[in-house]
Amino acid sequence: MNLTVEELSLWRLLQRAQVRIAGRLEAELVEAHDLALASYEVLSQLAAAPGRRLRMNDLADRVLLSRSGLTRLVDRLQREGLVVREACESDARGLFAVLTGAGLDRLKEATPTYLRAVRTHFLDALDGDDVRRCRSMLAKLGVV
Amino acid sequence: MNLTVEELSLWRLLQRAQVRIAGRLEAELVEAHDLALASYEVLSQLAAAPGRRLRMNDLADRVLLSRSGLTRLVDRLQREGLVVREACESDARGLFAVLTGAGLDRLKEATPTYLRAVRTHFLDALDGDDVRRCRSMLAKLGVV
DNA sequence: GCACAGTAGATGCGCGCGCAACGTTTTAAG
DNA sequence: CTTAAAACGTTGCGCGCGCATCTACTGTGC
Repeated sequence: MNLTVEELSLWRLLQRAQVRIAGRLEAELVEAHDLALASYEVLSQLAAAPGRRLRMNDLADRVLLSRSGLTRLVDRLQREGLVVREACESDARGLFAVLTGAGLDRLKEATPTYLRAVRTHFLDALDGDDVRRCRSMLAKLGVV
Repeated sequence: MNLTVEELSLWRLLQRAQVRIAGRLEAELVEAHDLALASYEVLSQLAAAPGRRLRMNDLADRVLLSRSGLTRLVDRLQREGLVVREACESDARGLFAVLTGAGLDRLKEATPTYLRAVRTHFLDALDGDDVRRCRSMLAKLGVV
């Protein structure tokens, strides 16, 4: 089966959209809260996790970062007091990244900005049907 | 208007899909042709442009890179002989990035890999309706 | 009990990128 | 013509990331 030009350009357009939206989210978060998008994602994932903690490994997967990348990012967040590392009792190799009170505060501060930006730059352009269709496409793509 | 959890997670899923697909394209291009995705995009854009040349500025926009980022990328491609810089007669500030014969060869070599990867990791999962719907969504998002 | 592969996370290293600043050229205003 | 402002591309700089490697620990098989 051959690719039409339509189909081919679709991937580039998607990439373009993703980069543009991510750039805007990042810009607004940095501007308003001096918080990088990746940092926001970490705080957000931790806040949603039971015990506000996640193994470094799990966390890395969720925020689309390599293990080493996450190590440094958590270093930085820990330096800012937003996160701490705690040993894992059941596995002495493992560490939890744990959200601190300050981290939760910072997250709560930034969340309205994040939500507004996602709405403004992404969801507002779509109707309910688009959202459903998009979800189904993402499911087909295996991102679950 | 409030965001449902469904809607909220949509953006993260989209990001996930984009990162995953781009990663696979890049991996296959590097593996088979020692060519980074960004480099492929540059060669591809140049090949499609009239005279196989594009102003640095235009090119930067098309490949989603900052001006300085493109400067370095073109440096590398030029070092490899895939691209050359040529002065712009009508505007002495401007430079063209021009695809060389070797660059075109390299592009032709890599293109089947690229197309196959885009098909395998993206388009194969979608039907014609998805493609149309996706295009319409991207249009709504203003990526045109 | 002891080796041995596998896993978790940290670290050395290099690379690609963006930002801010710069020199050059063009354009606009007076 | 003169001067100011904007545009084009490059460069210095620092940062965040991934890969490969390392150490420490786990668990499997004998």
